[in-house]
Amino acid sequence: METQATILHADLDAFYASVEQMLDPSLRGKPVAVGGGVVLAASYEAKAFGVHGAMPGRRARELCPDLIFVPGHFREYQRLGNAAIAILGDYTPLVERISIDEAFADVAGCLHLFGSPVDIALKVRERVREELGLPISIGIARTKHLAKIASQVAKPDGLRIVDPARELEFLHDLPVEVIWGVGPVTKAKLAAAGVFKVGELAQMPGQSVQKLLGHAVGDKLSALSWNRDPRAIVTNQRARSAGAQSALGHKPFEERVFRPVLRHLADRIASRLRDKSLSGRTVTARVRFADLRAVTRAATLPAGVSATAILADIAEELVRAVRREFPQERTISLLAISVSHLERQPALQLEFPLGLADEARRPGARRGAARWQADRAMDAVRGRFGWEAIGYGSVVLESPRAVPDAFRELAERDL
DNA sequence: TCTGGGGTCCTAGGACCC
DNA sequence: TCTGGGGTCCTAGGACCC
Repeated sequence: METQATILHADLDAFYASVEQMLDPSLRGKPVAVGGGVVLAASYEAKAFGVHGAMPGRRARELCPDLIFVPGHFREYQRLGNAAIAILGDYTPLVERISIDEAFADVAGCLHLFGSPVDIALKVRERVREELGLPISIGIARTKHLAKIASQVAKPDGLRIVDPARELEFLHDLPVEVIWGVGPVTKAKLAAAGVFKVGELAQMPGQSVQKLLGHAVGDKLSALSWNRDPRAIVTNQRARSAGAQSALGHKPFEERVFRPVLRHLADRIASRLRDKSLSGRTVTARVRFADLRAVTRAATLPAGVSATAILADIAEELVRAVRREFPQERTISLLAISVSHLERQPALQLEFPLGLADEARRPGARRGAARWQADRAMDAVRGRFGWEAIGYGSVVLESPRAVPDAFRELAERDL
């Protein structure tokens, strides 16, 4: 018996920009960009001029002089994204959300209740349009990967089903970059080998594909063409790491610059971890120099950390090591901290082993338990009065942040 | 005035153990 | 004393995604 096409991939179109056009009718049909210094999202009208996310605002204005910048309604994005995914959830419990505006759903178990997958997709599209005022595209296929490709093909504001008997036919003339995991670098490698379409890729011997792209991408491609693509929906993914970063423009690579920034980043990450009773054993610091080359340094500890001060100390030590290693680098453009190897935090932590070399233990440093309790007290104040109500004195940043905090929060994955 | 911020996964090499 | 192989953990860099 042939497997049916029951996997849906639903994807809100140009999500942030569409929300802005929904909220303010005078923006409809016009090129709109959310952001200012940098474009966070662009409407289809703006995309037609070549404007896209992560583009400097100045460049966007050059490409599209009539571009309308709006600051963004980030709380609305969260609410409307949740609402759209909830509509999918009205039809099946098997929903796998992969970002604020995108989710897979398997409707195999509810066809007797709601009709065919196409019936369900039509209903979802209609309801998202009626109830939320937003366009959403849906792809339907036998596997997640194919459904995802189908929704991309369906955009904007469309529906596309891939007949299981005609999958290769569907893929044949599509450009290779529709494949999940094929980005600019892989696309260029394939182009150099004379491969531009999925059909051409399918004709390449498996060995040459692996040699060119490595095992992971090679396996993915052969799974796709041999119809062994996984289709299981995973409803509750836990994050494997938590991080934060800050672009600095151009700043001297000096202690007085990086110390307060690292404390701020550590504060953000550690409070998120504590909120979920998590800690992490591996701390990674990343330093990007003026020319955008970046180096990372990591330390894995015998026990997890979730205290702000300890995380900040470790990150500082790693960044100092980078500075010692690259004495000729005088300017940095970005700092980042990431914590991985996440584990459940014991209810009461008596002491935090620092784990890094003894140099991390400065004379007079407070014990881990004391730091952790101070953090918990601060978390409680923030819970009542807001995040900005209290903080480490040294954490106050003099430079305005490039991106609103509300946007950063949107991007955070549930831990 | 060269590019945001939050993530995932893969690869390759080295240390270390059995 | 020399040699080999496999497994695991860790680090650094990089591609990719939204």
